[in-house]
Amino acid sequence: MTGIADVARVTGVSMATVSRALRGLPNVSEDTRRSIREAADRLGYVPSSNASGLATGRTMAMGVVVPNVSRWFYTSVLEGIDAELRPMGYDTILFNLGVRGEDRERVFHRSILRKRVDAVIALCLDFTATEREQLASLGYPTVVVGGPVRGLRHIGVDEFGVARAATEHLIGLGHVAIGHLGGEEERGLNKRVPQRRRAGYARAMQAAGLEVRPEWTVTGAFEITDAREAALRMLDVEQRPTAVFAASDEMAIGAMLAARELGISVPGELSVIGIDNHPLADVFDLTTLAQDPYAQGALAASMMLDELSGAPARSRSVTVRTALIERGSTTSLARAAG
Amino acid sequence: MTGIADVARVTGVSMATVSRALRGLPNVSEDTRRSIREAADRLGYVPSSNASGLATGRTMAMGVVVPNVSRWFYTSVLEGIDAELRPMGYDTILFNLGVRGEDRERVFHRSILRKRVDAVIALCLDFTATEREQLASLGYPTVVVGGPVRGLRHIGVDEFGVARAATEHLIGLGHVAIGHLGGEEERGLNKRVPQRRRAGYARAMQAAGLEVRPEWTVTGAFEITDAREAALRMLDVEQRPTAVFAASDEMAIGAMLAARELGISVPGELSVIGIDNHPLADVFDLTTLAQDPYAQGALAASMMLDELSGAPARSRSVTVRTALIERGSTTSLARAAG
DNA sequence: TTGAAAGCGCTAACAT
DNA sequence: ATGTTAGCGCTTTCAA
Repeated sequence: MTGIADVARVTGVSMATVSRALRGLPNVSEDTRRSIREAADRLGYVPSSNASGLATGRTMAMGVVVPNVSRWFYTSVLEGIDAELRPMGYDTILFNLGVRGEDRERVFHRSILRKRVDAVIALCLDFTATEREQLASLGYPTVVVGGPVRGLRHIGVDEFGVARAATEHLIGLGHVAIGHLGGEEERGLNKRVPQRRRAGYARAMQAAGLEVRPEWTVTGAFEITDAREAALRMLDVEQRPTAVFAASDEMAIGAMLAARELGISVPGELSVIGIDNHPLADVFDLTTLAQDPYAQGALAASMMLDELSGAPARSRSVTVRTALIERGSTTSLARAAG
Repeated sequence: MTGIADVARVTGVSMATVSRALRGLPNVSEDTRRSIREAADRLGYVPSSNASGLATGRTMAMGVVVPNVSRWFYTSVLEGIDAELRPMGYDTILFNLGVRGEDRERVFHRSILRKRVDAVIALCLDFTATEREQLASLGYPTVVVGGPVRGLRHIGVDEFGVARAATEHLIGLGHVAIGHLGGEEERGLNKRVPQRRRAGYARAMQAAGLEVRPEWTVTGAFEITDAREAALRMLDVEQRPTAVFAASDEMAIGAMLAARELGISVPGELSVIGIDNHPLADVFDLTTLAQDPYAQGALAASMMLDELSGAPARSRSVTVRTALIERGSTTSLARAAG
């Protein structure tokens, strides 16, 4: 394994000069730099990140904690983070908590806390008080993407507002019998996301003087398959809603599949609206409130990088915009009836 | 930042003993160990992975190179890898090549090759000769998951065989007009996967004396949305096939969506078979040849771990099994016609 | 512009 | 069972 000393020996300069030359620092003559670069290439020298990390105190790695990597939202944020990080020479260390969070304790103690990363970005997680303390005491810049978390700043949409807007869109179309397909409050995940969305729905209904019927407010996981089953329960009854607001596009698509199976036409007999603008929303002609998780991830990453390079930490959370995209899955009650 | 020296001082023992105690090595009395553990906890001591990595020569990190994290196959493999690694104290460093592979060069030079990882698992990648040399010269154990790659062992299904089996299933049902929705040969990715699957299809057709019509062999990306468009092209014609073999379930679902849009009933007028057993295959009642990417990832990870712990490197590739899962998207031509 | 040398925080012989 | 000490490979003063 060729090290910096080998390059130095071959080039006939000191290790210090090699180090400077290779990192593009000033005060190295162009000639020296060139010959050092060439020798390094020829010898196949690659610096050890452990050694430089130990010397500088920087790991050049970002810890990203994700509940899983099967939902579109998480993977999109992840790609946004990685894309922002890579050009800066930062690596992404993925901490997957696992479906049931089995690995959570392990992730925290053995890994994140091993000074392996310079900063931590967490996706839709809720932290325990202890976990927050540990993060804080290690001095890691930390930010959460997707959903407000107490004690930590976050980047995300206005969960309440977006849900309210979605519901109001249906109300604006004349619907009065509106159901809500809500996300599950998973253990360890940020419960406030499904909660705030449900609350936004309820507020919109209430503000319009509409009845929130318990049997029309069902809960499923945030995925297509589970949402489909939940929707089957909601829709396969005598009195069903004429419109459904789903807490995510994946859930909305699950609802559309359920409707199709039950012979309920969308939007003829049922309007469906979601949140996200998932790639499949277009294929399914789904009306939705679009958000951009890739951009949220990129923003989170650049915030962390800024702070690592000495910028003052801005403790404020960032609320990103959403936009209504009207497609064919919603229609006015009048038109549907007619 | 409290270090091992602080713990040693507080406990009144040497750094070596602290190191031993905390890593669970033998030759430390239970009393000492207990008091050391306690002091470490109290002081909030966390070891520096850089320092220990530098001292041991082990990074306790696995590099995982992925084309992207938006396809089910990749994320499933990733979860399998991570699940296997985590209990062993290994972290997963994610190298996302980016949609168009923009970051490929950067990943190779700046990151993987920085001795940041102990081994490398690559997903469905093709390596250039130079890249292989670099990996080899650094002495990283390496394995590819998903698709044969020249010069490296791999873990994956028999691409040719599984495609042939899928096609033969359709033939066995009496179909003669069988189309193939093939995967795209993306730059930098393992082209042999789509190629071998196409070849398996062609062989099955040929062996049965059936005609492979060029206009029935279309190519799309491995995703639902693109596959849907490709399928629209294939199916929206006068003479269309009565069955389609898609190179993945995501593509098969794209085909089913396209069929639905064109008013072609599945399986009444069109049988569809895929490969994968994607979670949505069940929802869409899709016949498929199941594979288990999670297990493939776990296997890859444990192979790497074994070799890192001194086991002899087994250079042989591993072919994993697939299983036909018959669902409602395929039916015999006779029944469909009748 | 370049070099010498002292760490960074830990592990692993080797002693005791 | 525990302590001493010499690195691991780099960066970074401080000198020259």
